Amino acid sequence: MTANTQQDPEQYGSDTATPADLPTQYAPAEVEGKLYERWVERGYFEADPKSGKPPYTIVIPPPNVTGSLHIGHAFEHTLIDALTRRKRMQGYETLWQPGMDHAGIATQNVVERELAAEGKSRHDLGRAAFVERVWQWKAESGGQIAGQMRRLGNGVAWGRDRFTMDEGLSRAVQTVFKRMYDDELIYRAERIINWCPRCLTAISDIEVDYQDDDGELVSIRYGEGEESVVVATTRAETMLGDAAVAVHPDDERYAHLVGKRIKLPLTDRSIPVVPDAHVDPEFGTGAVKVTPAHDPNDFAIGQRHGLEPIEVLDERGIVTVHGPFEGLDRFEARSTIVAALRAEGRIVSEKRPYVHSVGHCSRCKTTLEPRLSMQWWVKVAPLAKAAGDAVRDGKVDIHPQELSQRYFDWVDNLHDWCISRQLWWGHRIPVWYGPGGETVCLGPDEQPPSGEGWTQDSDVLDTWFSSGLWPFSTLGWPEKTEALEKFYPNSVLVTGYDLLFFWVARMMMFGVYAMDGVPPFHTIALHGMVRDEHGKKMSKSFGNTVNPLVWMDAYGSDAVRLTLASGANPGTDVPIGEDWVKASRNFANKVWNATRFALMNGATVQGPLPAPEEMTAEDRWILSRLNAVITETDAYYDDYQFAKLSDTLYHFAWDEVFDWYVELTKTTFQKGGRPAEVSGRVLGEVLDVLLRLLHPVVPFVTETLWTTLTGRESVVIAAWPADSGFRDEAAEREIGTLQRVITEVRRFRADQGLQPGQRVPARLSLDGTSLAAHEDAIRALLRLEPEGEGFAATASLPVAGATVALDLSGAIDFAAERKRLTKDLGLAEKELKQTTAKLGNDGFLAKAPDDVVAKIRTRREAAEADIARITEQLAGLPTA
RNA sequence: GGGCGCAUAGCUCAGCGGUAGAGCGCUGCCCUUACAAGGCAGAUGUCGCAGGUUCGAUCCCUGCUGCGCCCACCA
Repeated sequence: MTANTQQDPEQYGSDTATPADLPTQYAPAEVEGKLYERWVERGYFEADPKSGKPPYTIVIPPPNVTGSLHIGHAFEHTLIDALTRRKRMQGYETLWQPGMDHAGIATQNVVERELAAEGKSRHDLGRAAFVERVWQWKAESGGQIAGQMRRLGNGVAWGRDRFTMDEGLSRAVQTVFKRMYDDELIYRAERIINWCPRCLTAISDIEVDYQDDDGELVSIRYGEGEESVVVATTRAETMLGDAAVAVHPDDERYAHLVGKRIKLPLTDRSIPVVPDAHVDPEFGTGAVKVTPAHDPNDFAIGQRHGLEPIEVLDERGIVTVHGPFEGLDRFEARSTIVAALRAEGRIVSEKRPYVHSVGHCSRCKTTLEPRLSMQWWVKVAPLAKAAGDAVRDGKVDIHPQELSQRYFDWVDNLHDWCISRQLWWGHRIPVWYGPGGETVCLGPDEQPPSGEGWTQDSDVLDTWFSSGLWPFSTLGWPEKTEALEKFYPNSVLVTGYDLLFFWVARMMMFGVYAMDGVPPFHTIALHGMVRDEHGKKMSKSFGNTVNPLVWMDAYGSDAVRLTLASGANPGTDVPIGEDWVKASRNFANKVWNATRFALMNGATVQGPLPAPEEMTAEDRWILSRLNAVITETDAYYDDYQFAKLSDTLYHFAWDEVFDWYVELTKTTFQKGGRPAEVSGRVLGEVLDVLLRLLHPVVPFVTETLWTTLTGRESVVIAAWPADSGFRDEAAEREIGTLQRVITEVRRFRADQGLQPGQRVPARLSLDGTSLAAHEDAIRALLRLEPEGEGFAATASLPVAGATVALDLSGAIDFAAERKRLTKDLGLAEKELKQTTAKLGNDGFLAKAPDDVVAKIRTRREAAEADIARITEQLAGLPTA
């Protein structure tokens, strides 16, 4: 067995830099930018479709070109970058596909707000000029986003950068649209849709945000005398469009009215009373006003009873009915109409506060208006079935698995998807209408029939239509490109759980449809949302949002990345605060200084690793631990446990390598000779591997240190460490004992009030403890002088078979020592009592595993020994 | 109304049948020539409440309370 952990046996170069190249503090700002540009120039991040290596593909969830990136993007990018960097090191042909999303309605709104500030509207510019203006905005925003991604260190294939509205992706959109149109999966129909009176467009069901709003429920009497009925509503203005009153078919209270017509107040119309099972007789009066043109349920009732929808509001929510209310905004109309009804004595119970959930536009928060409208739809059922089955059949894994239930609930209950938007920024619907009412759908490169009078549909597609094609459109589809062949399906999709429906489900549907049933990824890894340091949701209105650039400037990109990765437990939200970023920066600095120290002491990666027989126990111990950590790290990576892997590496590096191994080797280095050479090589090895393990998460500091340490080109293309299988349990036990001895004596010293630097004469009895070889290290770490003339032990500490006798006659505080020993005695007695009780428990002995029983036996023996020892010490202590 | 999840140290969170853990914060001592962005040592918890299973429960089961998220509906 060998302790060599190198995956590739190639020798390192000899031009190892000197520690003089490294300043005493890590200054991220000075290295990060240069390193990134170098990586890009060398083409490390580009993906070669012709490569013989196995592919590893992740497409970026394309950021919206609505401005700049927020901390949530930095989080997502950190995870993706770490995954791809590791796979690249593992020898995969990795593609992190970059790109951005035109984000139809969101971006159009941003530019419209800009125009509004100039006192203009998009109509002042006209469609072509407005779209041109949005392209300008896109260039600006896109540049900012790309800059932020570079700062963060994202290893994306810039050579393959795409945009949802670039030529190729637009062809993909048109190709899919045409194919689905021909397959009758896309159709046009008039339905009640969610209409935003501010954005002036239809939106789909999932773009509706429901909020509880304070409303008022008013009860209104329709009809006269015997033939009257009371209905309740929060939207009195819609009564102008009422087409019926509905009651439950079995409701005897209204049986006499069914089939009759009653007078609609404030109008000269009368409306029928219809029986409909949708009505809940228990709710309110059991009678419902029916407004088919302005309510989805009412529309359904209307269809069942052949009622004509009566539109009373226009696209801006203004009343269009001739009469006293014409021209009023919907909210003005509501109060005005209630007042008018009251004047006529129609309000039978005063309006009362009523909290109910109301749909708002997810983009501009305006209260939505259900509206009857002609729109384009995707027939979702067959696609959703296939998308659901892909997960059910195990072709695609959703991680964490709990979220797959949500996915199924959604794809199994989908309504058809409204894909047309009355916007200007987006992919125009490729349908043309002829002068004689003809309709043709065009594929790419097809022209509308010649002749006068052909016009293209003025609507654009929902932005999620194009992003739904992202996993293959970015690879050149519909062309049969080499990239498509190599990199589809994608290996993993990394995105937030908030996009499960908006984006993930759509990609699944389009993927299985367009790519012959092959779903777009093997694994869907869903992460949570970044929250503030108190776990609160970040929002602009709350003022707790974070610009990642600010922290990157202050603490470095690595610090931001490490903080984000450390918080990433699968599927759960990630709190982040500045103090944590600082702590990560401290870690980067610690790694920096440890490496600096190592280089100053002759740590090297030159030559083969010495044989274990030549090594000290601490050498073998740290290599044993190192290999165990490699395996642990791999397991966490494969399970997307970023917090766990970050934590593991953080503690291994800081606690074990820096605080113990480096400290223990100091004495070896001081003495020099062959043991120092061996430890220098081991330390070089440990750092080499550790830096490679850390690189995917903290790429910059590791690159600087690793290239200095090894003299090689770049850790980006270094081999990912492999567990050599080297383990040395004896060494691990030995060093564990050593640590106990040192900690115990340190505690004693601290309890005695000794200054850390104060040197104390001591006699060490280490025979038979395996610690004999560590005497020098023990003395160095504990500041113990050799026992000189007149040595008189005043304290004797037996630890793990060893005894450390100290002459504290110059410094000791006997009263404090007595107090400490008394306390220890109490603890030991308690321990003895507990363990004795446990071992006297037959049930425990019968069922507990052997190792647990053995552990408790050992504990009892230790407690007995402690009691004896402490009692003896107390007895021997001079009374002050 | 349906579904999912959470309640552990002051804060943010791991752990999940066998003496409670981390980071930050806190206390004390130290500029011990890699690092004060550091070192060493230390304190802090009825593991939400009530039952149950078990030799043993923070961990499993049931109920309760509080909180969060998703979906649907709300005249």
